[in-house]
Amino acid sequence: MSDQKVLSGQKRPGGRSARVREAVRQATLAELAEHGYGGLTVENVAARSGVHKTTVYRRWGGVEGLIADALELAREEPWPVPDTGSLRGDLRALAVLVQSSFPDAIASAFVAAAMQNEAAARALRAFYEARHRQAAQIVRRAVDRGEVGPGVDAEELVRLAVAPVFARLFVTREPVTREDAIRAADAALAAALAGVLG
Amino acid sequence: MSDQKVLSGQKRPGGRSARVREAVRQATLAELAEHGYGGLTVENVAARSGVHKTTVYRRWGGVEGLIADALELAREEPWPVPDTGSLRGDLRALAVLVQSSFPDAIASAFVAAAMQNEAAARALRAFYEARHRQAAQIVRRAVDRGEVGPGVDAEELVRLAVAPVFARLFVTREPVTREDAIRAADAALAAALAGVLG
DNA sequence: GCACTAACGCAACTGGAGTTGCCTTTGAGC
DNA sequence: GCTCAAAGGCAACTCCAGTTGCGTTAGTGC
Repeated sequence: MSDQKVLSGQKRPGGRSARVREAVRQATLAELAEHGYGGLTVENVAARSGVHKTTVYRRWGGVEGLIADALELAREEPWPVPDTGSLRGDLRALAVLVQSSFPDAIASAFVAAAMQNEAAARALRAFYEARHRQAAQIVRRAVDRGEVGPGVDAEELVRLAVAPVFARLFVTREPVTREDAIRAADAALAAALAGVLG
Repeated sequence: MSDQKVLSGQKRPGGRSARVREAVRQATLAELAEHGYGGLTVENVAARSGVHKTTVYRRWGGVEGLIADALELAREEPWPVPDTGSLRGDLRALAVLVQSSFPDAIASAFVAAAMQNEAAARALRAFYEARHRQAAQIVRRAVDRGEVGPGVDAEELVRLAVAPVFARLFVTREPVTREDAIRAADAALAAALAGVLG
């Protein structure tokens, strides 16, 4: 069914195929932003991109593949890792970044997609792995400054700082304020200083 | 479209209507357990329950209504609030409970459903509000024992203890071990003892 | 126990997502 | 610049979720 191998191992990466892929990727993101994951259909993506729907079905295999491909695109994009000069400030900025960027329909569409199909789940996991790895430099800088001991698990601290925001946004569905995000970051820092993270 | 008012304000709660509702509720849970949210269709629920699909569409309005109704049912069910004798033990038990119960397809189906439609999201939020309120007694008991100060935000501490588990399970899609859950609980406790939660 | 109507069952219909067979275009290799 | 196969376009089809109009059943109230 799904033949996503084709997406990475193009036999003809040069001309039309590349253009088609780009058009479909952009159309997918636009559709996600407008209608969310539930409203994402191959037909709409095909119409918006100017690519025939048969082609989309053949190369992406359906909605699943579109999401996975768009996620791959998103992962490659750079993002600003906070650098405020202090660990507390960085963690707070990170948590607030997550809190404020997720009303964005695209981001939550990705999470919704991952709940429904395995390909999207794998892609999302890879996405966050990359993010966590990058965000860990916040902690490494703090270690260099002597703010925390070198034994602390950097990525774990990052996860801990943003986890409450994620849980509220996606699981318990509570509204999340900027203050909630800051408190989550502070709690994570307190736990790290208490030695819970190694 | 959706006419869920009918579900609570039955004109004929006595006989057939009640039986139909119960049959559909059970069928919905069974279908969710087997096929998850993505595989939940009105037709299958109708077939399994022995109720005609037209009836299901009219009373529940579609998949959305089925989910919301099933969630209401789940909320009413009692669950065992941990009571190990210490706050640390209770929080750990709580986090492990969440970690171990969520490979359960029904639970994650609810979360998936909430991502896609507003009715399910409202129902899920009410569900977790009830759970958090009940779990808060863990903290109140600890206050009585003098383990933490009376100023600590009880529900917030509960949320903090389970949030990393939720985030891993549903957002970043990482595998979650029992040790991860325990560490999350310990981190929340450390934050509370450090005075971050009020 | 009788009438009345809310609620359920039924079958036929609608619409759109996904599939298939065939033809046309395009770019890679020589 | 010519050839050839991979990739895209097209139209017609299937299939199934969701809808509608109408007939049937069974609680409720008297």
